[in-house]
Amino acid sequence: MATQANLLETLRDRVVNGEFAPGCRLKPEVLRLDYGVSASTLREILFRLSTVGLVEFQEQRGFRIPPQSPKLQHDLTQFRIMMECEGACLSIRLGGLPWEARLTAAHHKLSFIESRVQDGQRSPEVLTLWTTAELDFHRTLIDSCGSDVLKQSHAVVYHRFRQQMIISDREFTFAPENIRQHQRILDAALDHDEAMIRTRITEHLSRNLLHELPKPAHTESGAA
Amino acid sequence: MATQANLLETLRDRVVNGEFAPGCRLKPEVLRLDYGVSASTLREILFRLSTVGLVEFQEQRGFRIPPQSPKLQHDLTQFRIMMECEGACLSIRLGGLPWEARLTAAHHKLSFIESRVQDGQRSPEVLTLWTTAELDFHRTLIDSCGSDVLKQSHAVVYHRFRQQMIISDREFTFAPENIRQHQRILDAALDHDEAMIRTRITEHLSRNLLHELPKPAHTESGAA
DNA sequence: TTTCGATAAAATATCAAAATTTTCCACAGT
DNA sequence: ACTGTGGAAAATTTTGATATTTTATCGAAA
Repeated sequence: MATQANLLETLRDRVVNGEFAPGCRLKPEVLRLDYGVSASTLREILFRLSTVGLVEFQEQRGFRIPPQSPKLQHDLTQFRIMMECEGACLSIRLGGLPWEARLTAAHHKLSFIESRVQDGQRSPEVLTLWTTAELDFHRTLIDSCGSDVLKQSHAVVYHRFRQQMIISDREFTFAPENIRQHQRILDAALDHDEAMIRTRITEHLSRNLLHELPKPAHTESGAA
Repeated sequence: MATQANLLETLRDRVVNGEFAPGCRLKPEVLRLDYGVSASTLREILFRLSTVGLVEFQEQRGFRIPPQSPKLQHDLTQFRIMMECEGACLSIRLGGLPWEARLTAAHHKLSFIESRVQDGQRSPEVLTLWTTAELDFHRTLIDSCGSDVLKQSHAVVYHRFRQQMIISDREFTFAPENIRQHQRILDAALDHDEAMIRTRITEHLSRNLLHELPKPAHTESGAA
């Protein structure tokens, strides 16, 4: 049994999957009972989660689940749009056939699960499967971008994003239009159409924005 | 005296500013002597630095300074280009006069210090001043983008970037063309010319790339 | 009734030492 | 000379205990 990397992942999953209420305090002395480790060990892990924003830390007053925040949701969405657009376009240029195959496979799995959800299957198990498959699809989308930094950052932001979604939307982070949108993103990828994939990724994520993004504004170059 | 947030910043600065050789081990038992705290406290701080990539952590074998890596440098640069272009354009749209004033001020300070460096003043103190002013200029550039997530991520990546630069380029992260490039970025910002500022930010950071970035490729939309 | 302050309870931060794991080196066997 | 085993030394991880700070409680004064 591993007590380090494992525990980090376990607790991270609990934290992103909304097991604790927003604003809820996370006391090492309490959590230790779930795993049979000491409070100090848990403190270390909570610190690690806090530096990536999945847990809030305040000096002398411990750790908390971040509160629900529409503004933060908006920011996270905007950032995801930026990273996934960029990452997907780079993947189109660099990924080649192997990437297209992986993306198709990821979409196939996701698609299968989404149809079950669509049919009304909303058990926690199915929802978990969906979450995993959705992450895997979006991760594959940017997987061949060639930048480890981009992929790491995306992973962090994706987790924070899902945490906020689950907080605000208890049990119902799934929207039916997702099915079609995922399909259309896949199609654009297989067509190597970068402008199109940007449009569709943006469209897919936009429903989590508070307001329209400030538009590119295409300034005519050459002012005084 | 604060021993928590302060110590984190202090150690972060040491780690970023290349005080330890790349690959160098960071033993809590040794570092504790510098600050008169216990090993556990330092361990917590090192964990925090490790989750943002400024320190490497491996299970059962402690902490190290990340090794020098041209590929990582490239990735960090690419990511900075993406974030600063996006952040600067958003700032142009949202920042207004107050932002322009702050950016002008930040550039003025930076410019003053850069001319001293240009004149041959390369004492550690001046270099530190330059580092601070350079960060401040680039931070101000994206400061009015409206997204806290973008700003936080930029801060992290900027620190990792500088760490890599200092590692690879001991004492000489300053290039004379910087002066002109910073000026041209400021000009584009004051002109509200988004296309231009993208070009100039990219140009400014490009010398740290391993190779050209894959070009936008402007796919003609509408394939089969 | 409200406000303030002292005290008690709870929680956090820090520490030093025990327990575990890895690393290193000598030495025997092939 | 090379390989593999044994065990001692070093380093990491975990723990439980102590010190400090915050929070809650209660009673007295306004």
